[in-house]
Amino acid sequence: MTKVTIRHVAEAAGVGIGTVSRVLNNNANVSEKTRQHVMEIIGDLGFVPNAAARQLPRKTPYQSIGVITPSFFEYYSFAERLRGVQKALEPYADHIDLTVYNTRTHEDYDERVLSIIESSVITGFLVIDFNLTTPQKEALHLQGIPFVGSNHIIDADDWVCIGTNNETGGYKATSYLIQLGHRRIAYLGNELIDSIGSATSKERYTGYLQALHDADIREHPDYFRTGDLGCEPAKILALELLRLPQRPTAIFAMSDVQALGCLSAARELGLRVPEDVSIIGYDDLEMSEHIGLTTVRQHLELGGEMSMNYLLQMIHHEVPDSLPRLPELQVIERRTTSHL
Amino acid sequence: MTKVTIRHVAEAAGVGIGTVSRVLNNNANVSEKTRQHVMEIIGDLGFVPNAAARQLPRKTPYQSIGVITPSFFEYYSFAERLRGVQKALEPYADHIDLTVYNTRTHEDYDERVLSIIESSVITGFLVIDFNLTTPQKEALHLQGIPFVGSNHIIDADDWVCIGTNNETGGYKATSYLIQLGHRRIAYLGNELIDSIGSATSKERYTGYLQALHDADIREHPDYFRTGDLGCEPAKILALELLRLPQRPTAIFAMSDVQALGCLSAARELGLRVPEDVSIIGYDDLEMSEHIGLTTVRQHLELGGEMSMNYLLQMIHHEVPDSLPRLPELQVIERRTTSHL
DNA sequence: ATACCATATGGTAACGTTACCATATCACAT
DNA sequence: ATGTGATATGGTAACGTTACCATATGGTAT
Repeated sequence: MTKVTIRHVAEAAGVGIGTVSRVLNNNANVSEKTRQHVMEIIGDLGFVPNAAARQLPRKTPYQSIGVITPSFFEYYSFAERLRGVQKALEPYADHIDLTVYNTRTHEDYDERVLSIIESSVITGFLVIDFNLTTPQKEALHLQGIPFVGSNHIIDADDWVCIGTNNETGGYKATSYLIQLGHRRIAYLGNELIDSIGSATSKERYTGYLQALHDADIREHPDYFRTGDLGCEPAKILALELLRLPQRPTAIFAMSDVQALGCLSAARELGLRVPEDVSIIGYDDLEMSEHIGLTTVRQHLELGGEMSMNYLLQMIHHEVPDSLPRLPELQVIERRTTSHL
Repeated sequence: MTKVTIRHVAEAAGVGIGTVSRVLNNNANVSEKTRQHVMEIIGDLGFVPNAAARQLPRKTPYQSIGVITPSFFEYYSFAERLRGVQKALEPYADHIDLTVYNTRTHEDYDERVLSIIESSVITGFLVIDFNLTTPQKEALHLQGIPFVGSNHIIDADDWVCIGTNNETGGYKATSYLIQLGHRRIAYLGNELIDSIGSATSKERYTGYLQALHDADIREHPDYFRTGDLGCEPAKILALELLRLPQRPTAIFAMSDVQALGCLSAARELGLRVPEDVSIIGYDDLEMSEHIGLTTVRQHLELGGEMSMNYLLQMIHHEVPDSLPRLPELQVIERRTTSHL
């Protein structure tokens, strides 16, 4: 089955290729009779226009901004961050698309991302919760493709990432619990060294450790659990924690989704929240306010918007002198935490 | 600022265009000295390779599947449906991308979608919670671009949509409440005639009315509220309902996100759920199990997966004889509903 | 009939890259 | 010096469409 082109269609229909092109583009100057006939031939031959070839001669080229993200793709926090991304992109929606890549099952994520970059049709990349490797960054620079991270604050001179400091967030969440009188505080999060380049859990855990240390609380190896993202995996981990002979009096979950799993676990064991156990999350998702979850607000939507705006500025060669900054991380006190 | 092409780079660097191309593609047969030099020139001139031109001469063309969706884009249900979409797409992830379009602020959504279709670089479309117009469908047929809906069951011969029957779902939710003894049952959902082509709310409302009718319950105009999607807008509507002189004893929210807003409203008014008011949602999101929300399970993730699989089959000309079917809609009884 | 304008149609020259063949250059063994 | 194989480079022909100019065709007023 060889490729069918516009030329084959023209020949089969007994018309010029210009006419076929006009039919494809809904151009007015085609007689109804010809249009019908050409459409029929298109159907018969199974002609599918070549996308790249269509774009090439056009004045305004097709543009798409790529979003690269690890497994968190399908989670609520991603959806909320994407609200902001979409908002920033709205003024350009008529000629800039959004292409989403994720890397979940690719152990060879390094190669995968490289191939995305190289083969790509992409104007710019937004890198969500993900750290690019040096070869990846070099490839992007080489191709002249601008890219911005959206996640945490980094100290690197080869790329820009807009976000908050996860270590600070972990520190604030933990300090808040300590300040409430808790000393048996567990950490529940994703695997620390994520196989796909996200260090978020590790950073928040580092902040947690620092806060314990500053309060002279010894780290307890039992009070540390990591697993997959999601309510259910977190619930299982939380059940382990809460069944411990000497159970923690507070849990710091590194995401609101996981905190919800903790709530669910406590309920299953007949423990009251916050009387028997305090739970703090991280993200401040839309749902969290309505659940009454104490959490660390990190302005996901705003962060997405700011990152995308910065990327758009890079694309238009209008990068501001100073990096935009998100508001300070802040513990939002609600109903899942209380004094010991 | 005229366009910089590979030719300008070659000239400025004093090399052939072949060499520049080799540098861009990381081809081995370029001396380190030349590579350095060319890269420098690329930087100086601000050369950005043209994506379409790169694709055109390549053997395996770039492919992308487009997802069209209305405002619900950034909501949890979309994220969950996308899990399934992503899952189905995984085997093809190395050469098929996912491009997401949404139509939120476009009152002229008709034109917008048409222009997406026409200008597009898209291999196939997944149409989520959205009804295409006749011109849109014709344009797709004309371009030979396959498309599948993912939302509800339809009875149309010009396209396929995989999903469940929203009317049935609305009926089941409402009947369930009636069966618990409720008669003052409110409906809370999105605007009925969505300006962007989604009839979901209307369909579920129709099922609601039918259930009331079958149980000889008269529809009460006060017990009907619609607004924007999201927890907060739903909360405001729910506050109105629950402050009514004769408040409803049960609320059917057409999505779990909105049901969560109802929960939050009840709490704010000091009403106990389910003792003072029963609340049922729709979707069965991952969070709903952990919140304990009674809801209608519609298998969002599986639906996304099945739709995408069907689309992939269309693209590969391997359409099955019969349409795949989702499991029956089912009320999942949890802790937010009880006997009157 | 003739001139004229609007509408239809044909066909070639781009579009900016990669593929590929031809050729130059280089290091090294003879 | 000369030959040889590996490596590096140059340049032209695609790739499949759209843009656009040239030209045909048809209808209408003179």
